[in-house]
Amino acid sequence: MELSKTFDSKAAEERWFQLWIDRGYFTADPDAPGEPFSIVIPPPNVTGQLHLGHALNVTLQDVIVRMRRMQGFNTLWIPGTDHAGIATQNVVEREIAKQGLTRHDLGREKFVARVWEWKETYGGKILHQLRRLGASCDWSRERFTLDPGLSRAVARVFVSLYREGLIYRGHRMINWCPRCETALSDLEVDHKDAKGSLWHIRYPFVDGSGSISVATTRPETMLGDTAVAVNPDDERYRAMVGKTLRLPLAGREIPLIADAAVEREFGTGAVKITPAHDFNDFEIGKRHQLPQISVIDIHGRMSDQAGAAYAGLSREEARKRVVADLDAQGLFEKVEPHAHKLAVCSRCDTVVEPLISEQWFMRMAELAARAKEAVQDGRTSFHPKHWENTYFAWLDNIQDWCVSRQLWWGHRIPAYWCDRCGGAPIVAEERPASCPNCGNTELRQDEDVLDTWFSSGLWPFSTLGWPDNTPEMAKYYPTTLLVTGFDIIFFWVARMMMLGLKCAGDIPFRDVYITPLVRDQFGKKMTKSRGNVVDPLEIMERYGTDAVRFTLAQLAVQGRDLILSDDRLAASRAFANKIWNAARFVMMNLGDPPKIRFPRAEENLGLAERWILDRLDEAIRNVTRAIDAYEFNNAAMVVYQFVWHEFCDWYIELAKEPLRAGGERAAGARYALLTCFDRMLRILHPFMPFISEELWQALRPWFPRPYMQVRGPDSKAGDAPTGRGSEVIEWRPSKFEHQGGDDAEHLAIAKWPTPASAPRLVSKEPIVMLHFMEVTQALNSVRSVLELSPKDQMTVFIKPTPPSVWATSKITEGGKLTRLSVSRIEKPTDEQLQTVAGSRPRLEEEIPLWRNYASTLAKVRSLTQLALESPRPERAVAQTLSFCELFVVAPESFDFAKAVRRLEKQRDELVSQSQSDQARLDNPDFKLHAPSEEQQKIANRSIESLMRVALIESHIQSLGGAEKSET
RNA sequence: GGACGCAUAGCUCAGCCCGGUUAGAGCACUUGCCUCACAUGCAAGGGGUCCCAGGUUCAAGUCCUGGUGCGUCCA
Repeated sequence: MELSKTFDSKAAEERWFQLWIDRGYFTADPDAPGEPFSIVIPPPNVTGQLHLGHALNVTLQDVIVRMRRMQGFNTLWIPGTDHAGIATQNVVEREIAKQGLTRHDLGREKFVARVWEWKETYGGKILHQLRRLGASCDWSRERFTLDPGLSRAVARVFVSLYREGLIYRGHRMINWCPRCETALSDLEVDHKDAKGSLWHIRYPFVDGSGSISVATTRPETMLGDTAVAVNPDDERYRAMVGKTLRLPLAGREIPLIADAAVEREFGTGAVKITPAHDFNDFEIGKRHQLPQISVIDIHGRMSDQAGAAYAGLSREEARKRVVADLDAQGLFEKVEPHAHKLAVCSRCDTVVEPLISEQWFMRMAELAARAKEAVQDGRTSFHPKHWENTYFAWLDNIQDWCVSRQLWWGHRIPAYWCDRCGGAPIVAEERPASCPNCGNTELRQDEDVLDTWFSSGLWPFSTLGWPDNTPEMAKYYPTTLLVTGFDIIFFWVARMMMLGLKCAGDIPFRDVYITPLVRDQFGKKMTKSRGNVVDPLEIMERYGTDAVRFTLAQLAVQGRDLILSDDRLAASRAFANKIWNAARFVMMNLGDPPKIRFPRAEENLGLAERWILDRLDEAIRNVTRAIDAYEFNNAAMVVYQFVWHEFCDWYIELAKEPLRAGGERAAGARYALLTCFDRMLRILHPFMPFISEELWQALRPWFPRPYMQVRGPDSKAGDAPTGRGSEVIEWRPSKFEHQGGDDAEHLAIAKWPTPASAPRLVSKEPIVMLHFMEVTQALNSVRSVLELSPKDQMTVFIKPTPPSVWATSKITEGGKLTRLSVSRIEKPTDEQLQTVAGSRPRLEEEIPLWRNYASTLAKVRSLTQLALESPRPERAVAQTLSFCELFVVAPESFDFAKAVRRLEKQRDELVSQSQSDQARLDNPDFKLHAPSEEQQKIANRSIESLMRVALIESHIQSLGGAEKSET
């Protein structure tokens, strides 16, 4: 049995995802056992296309959901989409505009039907794209914010908040988008830097006593002015306050008032007050009981109140006309360039117009206070924690939320008006049969729909069937985790917190993980206008989905931007290839799959086998801990390091020797290879679900199965096999099969591994293993210096380093330390001895343990131990380690000058190290304050480097001699 | 205007919360290898005044203060 030479990612992706779905592995069952782990997907816009933000978000959710599922949690991950009011309506409006139609041509009913049609055809495309990413959502529970159930939740919340007085109707100033023709919440307005102008206009006093100059960025609004204001402390104007001005062009008389909100430094210090078209002026107007004159209408055109000369003009046209007319009357003073912020619609970039309008509002103060509390007392926590500041800052400065939108696509407000008696609206979940006041049956439902975020705010519980007491609500609410971007902490996270606490009676989620923002390779935000958007589907096509997922997880550093580059993706693809080939090696060496497979006891395993199994356990511990802590990058690195740099680099190489040797040692190696690979694939699975499943299935015929049905004289179903005379006839299906059973049919539901309770390497074995690795690396390094080909076998001598202490003396020139001289102390004190000898194994004990491994890995022909006092062997290049010295016999042609340069470099590094150590040790304060372990450590290290310096020094000298004798 | 974040190898970033190895990774670069899992690879290397200036400390990339530069959010 052999795997193909390369991994076909596309085939694996198609094969396994469909199978997982068909088997219902991701389908949640609230009645099943297991601690709940629930998560709701941030619902993408139904019009949306998959972008990297989604890909990252979904990958991270999938990583943790898959691990929790394997750990036996009762997992639920709900997918779905958001109806996205303005965005979707805009899409369909553009669509019908191609036929020259507007939504008004169609009428509300037909237009909404048209949007639904569009939604059924193209909407939810993004969910199919999420499937391609491998998202292990419970796809049978897909939800849409306009679904009947979710709509019922919306109506229920609206009605009950209205009855409590938390939702009210108000006549207030709101942000209005003249293009979308709807009100917007504060959050839907962006503030852009703009190069505008500051116009200075003269307003004459009615009494003919001259004029006052006002500065404005919006001259066209002067038609709606009802006052001019100055700061009460402004000496320049104090005497004039209370006088009356004649408003140019309009001819109205308006007062000059004083208000502390006026900045003296702005323009002339006198500002025109237009209470109907400016948020500040609205407030000032209220304080001074000024009339509100709306001169701009909902289409962004000048209204009749602006006067016959201007009515019907656009805001831009009106501005030009007003300035020209003022100029003609000699009232226009000057215009200067002025940088200011322009408020624009976050959807369409149109300049928003502050308008006074009748809208529905949600009272926020109380809800916000409770939402804040829940995070302060830790019922909900943010990861990384610093995002809590952002959350608090917004809640602290919260304004009431304008929830009505003048759109057609969305949840229509459940309020009904009686035009006959004109009374207060009737707010009810169902259309009332008649007006309770006058009995009129011709009730008119409010035209407006709710802000999209109103329904999104209910998402964590409306998707679970709220307001009904469903088993899902009981089992899975509050949800465990929310994974989202920081850009919607206000829009969404905070509102879910407020509404969850208010409506569902508890926090919506315990943890909020804020993902980094995906940027391009130049660190720029990906936007359509920049044209730097990377299509995840395209890179999945090129690199394989597993590689894309792994890359995203690896880059998901806490609280930072995430920069995606082709190099990273290529590295992940190489990683997939590496794993694939490691599997090929394993399979080639396992022999035929056994007919009967029962667990092998971990007895008589070799040093290397026990080492790699220990390392694997460490990796399991670390990856589990990292995912638990939402440190996805660390988790991915742990898997990567283990697979590549421990399993492949070391263990596969180590296994080759026992595999060749055969017998019990080969059996041990096969056991370790198989066991490692099985568990490795399990911890890899959350990151790379497809390749891991593919390989796990390939290796499955070798895996031991703890439960199997056997036919034997006395056996009953479920008996462990005797291994003798039994014949497997069928697997006994484990009752845990779908909840992460160890003998699961597929990796997606296999059990998450747990490390052994104790390490397998005991006593000095870990050090022996470390020494072997150091020796191997040192020999490879020498091989490179000697310019030996990888095929050449080396003749190696090994010698212990002296287990004694060395005294040092400093040689200084001009007060500056130039080098250290080392000499041996013949009678060291006990303390001195202890600093060096430690608990190091004796060379003659440890060499037999790794001789064969080293011979294979470093291509050693012969390894001979030398006595401590032996001279350097003829023509040998030395390499000094902390515990031994290695000598490799050089070929005839070798130029020893190279070896000398290398030794000198090593010596210089050690000298500089020991100098800094010495400096610390010589500092009396160090001895006084530093912890004793630290002092011991530095002392040991210092003595060790000095010892090595002395040894290297002697080699340099003798090599120098060798060079001379040869020339 | 207010607030927050960042600055470490050529590039992209870990490490900093909780001070103590010779500061790491991936990619890129140099050299040698198609060694029977893998050239999407193997082996060996080069490369860092940890932004600047002070301070605290026996000890600072890590903690504190100020500065510079970049970025983001809110008004």
